[in-house]
Amino acid sequence: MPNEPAEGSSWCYKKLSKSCCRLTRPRKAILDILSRTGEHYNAEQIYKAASKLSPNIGLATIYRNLELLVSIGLVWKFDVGNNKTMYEIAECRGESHHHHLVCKKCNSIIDYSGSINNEKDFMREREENLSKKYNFKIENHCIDFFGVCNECKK
Amino acid sequence: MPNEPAEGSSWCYKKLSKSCCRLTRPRKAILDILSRTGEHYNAEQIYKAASKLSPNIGLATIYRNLELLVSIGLVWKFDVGNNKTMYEIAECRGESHHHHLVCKKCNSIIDYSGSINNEKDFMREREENLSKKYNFKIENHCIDFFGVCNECKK
DNA sequence: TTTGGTGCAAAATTTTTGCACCGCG
DNA sequence: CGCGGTGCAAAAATTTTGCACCAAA
Repeated sequence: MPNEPAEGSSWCYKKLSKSCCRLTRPRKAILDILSRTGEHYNAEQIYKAASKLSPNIGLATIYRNLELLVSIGLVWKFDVGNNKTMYEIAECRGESHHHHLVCKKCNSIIDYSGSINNEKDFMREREENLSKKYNFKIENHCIDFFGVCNECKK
Repeated sequence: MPNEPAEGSSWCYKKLSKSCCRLTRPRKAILDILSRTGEHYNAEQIYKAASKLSPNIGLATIYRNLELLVSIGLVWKFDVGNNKTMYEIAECRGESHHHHLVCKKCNSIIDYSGSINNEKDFMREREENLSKKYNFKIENHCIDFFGVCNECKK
């Protein structure tokens, strides 16, 4: 079974078909890779990993599908300033991430759970305020902290 | 006087010389452009505007200097997912921005002041928490909200 | 069966690098 | 006047597009 779905990918499949998108081998591969750990990857990394699950897959297909998955809200796209577009699954075990500690020295990224303390409540209230003030429909947010990681401080 | 400094650029000049970087015509141009409005621009936009202040300037010089200015903390670099790296002045009139409402439809970006409500205090506390928890020296942060702007909702 | 989706290759975009020359401190 | 900085051009890296063929529903 070379393409066994990762735990938690199945609801993605459902959302995909709801959006009238076919569940193809490349899409399965991409979703499984991103769901497996909930971590962020760039297109090249996904391409390499996907090649194992879906041989002869093209890099263009990766880009096209990532864009698609982003547009239907299954995948989150971000960039922390080193010109590498990163992708991560929108929700992993009911928890959305998109909160990062980014090291300016080594470019490493630490995901931290947004549930810490009262951040969730704060952001929800914040979103309500801004929505009204700017007449803007807010669907998502990200928070990035930049600095120097433990390793690089040494 | 084809290269008159924008109001508020002068302290940038000082920081530049403190960092042992020469105050050259291209650097002046870049800082003045970014300081003028405090808005974000991509490299191409800065290049075009800078060409007026510093004729024959090269795009490579723009990139090299933006990278330099980012590294010494005068300029802030970010990307909101459309593969266009954006740059904005780190501080404008004592206020740092880096808080954006990003429209997924038209890619427009609204800067909003981070001083609204209690956001500043909240973020400061948040930074302290995370610094300790992850042993990470936090120097800066950004918050982006994604959704649909007023225009695109129509 | 019938579109939507794919792989491949070529093109477009964005960013970086090499190098001789210039000019700021 | 020496070295940091520049402009130019060429290269590298990343992303998008065109098109014939394939395969999910």
